[in-house]
Amino acid sequence: MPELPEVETVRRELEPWLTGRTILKAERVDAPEGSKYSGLELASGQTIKTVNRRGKFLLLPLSHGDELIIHLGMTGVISPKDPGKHVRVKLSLSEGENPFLFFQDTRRFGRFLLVKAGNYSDLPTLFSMGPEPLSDDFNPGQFKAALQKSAMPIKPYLLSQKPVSGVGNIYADEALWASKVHPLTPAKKVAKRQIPLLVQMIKDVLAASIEAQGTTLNDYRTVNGEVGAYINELKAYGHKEEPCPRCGTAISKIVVAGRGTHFCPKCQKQSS
DNA sequence: CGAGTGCCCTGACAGC
DNA sequence: TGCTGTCAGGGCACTC
Repeated sequence: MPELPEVETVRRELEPWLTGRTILKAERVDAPEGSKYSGLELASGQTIKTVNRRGKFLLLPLSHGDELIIHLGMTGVISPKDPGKHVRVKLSLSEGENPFLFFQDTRRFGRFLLVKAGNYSDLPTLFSMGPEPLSDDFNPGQFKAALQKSAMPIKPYLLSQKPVSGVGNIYADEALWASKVHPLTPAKKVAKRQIPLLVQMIKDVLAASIEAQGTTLNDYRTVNGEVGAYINELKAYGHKEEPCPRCGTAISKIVVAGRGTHFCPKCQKQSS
């Protein structure tokens, strides 16, 4: 499932490919008209200025004042080759290498739409998104203030994208494991001494995963069709009933706010 | 307005 | 073999 490291990996491949290319034609393929693809056709004739990323969203400012927004959802894959099945969007590009871009999205959770540049009012999560985790804007002082605002358990609060952007289910479990914070700890009750550690572990886990081109469980692929190798580095996620790498206790799996949640019941004590 | 719930969607897989 | 049921979850509409 694409989270920040996966989306950043894709962004790094898209940037040299798409920057300066003109979209000759933008079309929906096997995708209904609707808010997930709104205004897409209006990208036709516009030139891609660059490829940015905010949280899990790809942002492509265009020459005529619009911005193409791509979210990979759960199963979104961008490729220069026609994957044959579940293609939702096809872009035809101006002359150069790889003249077509295919957006494949098996489960249709993704988006590929156009807005006025910088106008994210129709995308509430992007609109009120927390700081980029790998920037200096995400630091213990800022994070402490953000945690004070919520009594939600820390895990779903991280998934809300509000205290920090880009963290999804896998990396939330990994960062909480690494910093020994129980996923059900109310955000405002995370121990003060653990806050700088949690900040650092979020940064470390995401940076290490970018190095490995992300985590492939099933569907995620890089633009070049490669899998993400970070799956081999996961300590808690997907390791139900296996020994905790730190203390040997069996990893627990519970459901928190509808999401599978893995943690070590011995290492990760709930603050009170 | 913050918080909680359920929905979208399809493929993989378990069980019979 | 083939059917049915369950699970996976990011973002958002909806509710209180």
